[in-house]
Amino acid sequence: MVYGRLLAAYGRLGWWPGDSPFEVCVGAMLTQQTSWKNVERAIGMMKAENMLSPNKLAALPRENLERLCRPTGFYRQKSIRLRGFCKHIIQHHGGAVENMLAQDLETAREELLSIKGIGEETADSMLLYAGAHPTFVVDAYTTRFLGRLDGWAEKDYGSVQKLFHDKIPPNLEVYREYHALIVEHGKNRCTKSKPRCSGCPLEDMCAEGISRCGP
DNA sequence: ACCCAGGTGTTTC
DNA sequence: GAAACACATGGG
Repeated sequence: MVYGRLLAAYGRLGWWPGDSPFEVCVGAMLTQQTSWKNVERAIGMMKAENMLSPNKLAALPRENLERLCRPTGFYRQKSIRLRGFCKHIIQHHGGAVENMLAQDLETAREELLSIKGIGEETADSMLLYAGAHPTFVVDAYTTRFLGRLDGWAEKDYGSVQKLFHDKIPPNLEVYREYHALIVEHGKNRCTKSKPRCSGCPLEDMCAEGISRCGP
């Protein structure tokens, strides 16, 4: 059992950190192609300035919102898209992201995907960690992780997600923790600068062998 | 100096 | 449709 072995190796990670559904959503947008450390800085600034709400962020002048997004990179894009997300919440859900997420999974997912800057992974992250919907989050680590175990058959987002949905009964705790464990495990993989990983808990079931687990 | 990070949208063959 | 590109700061 892969999940059990990852859990035993890395422990419970308790994703996603955040004090409110909205904070989780902001984090989901800001962490795109960006380390979580940088996201913590940005969210820290937003909290320090008491700006962490759809109404406050949407009302901020462009320069100020860009300054708050700067640590996470792509800050011009992200500030525009974050503003668009906030405006959508204000316009369609009275400024409360909880209202959007309270809809059924498919409805909320479609709506999220219609917002510029929210793709499948970001939408599923919001649904799973902010909205308590049992949908599996697929990211670059997940695709690599699965590929390493099954011989690198190429799969798109939907087919990878379907595989997890078919294999694992929907359960919030498990879906949340499994995704976190895959990311944590993925960070530990081999790269060019680190050609060998150490103490991989899945070493014996890697399809291409431990020396070939890089990207 | 180089590579990587919890992607997404647009442009181009 | 796939593939290539732009977006940008911060850490190892």
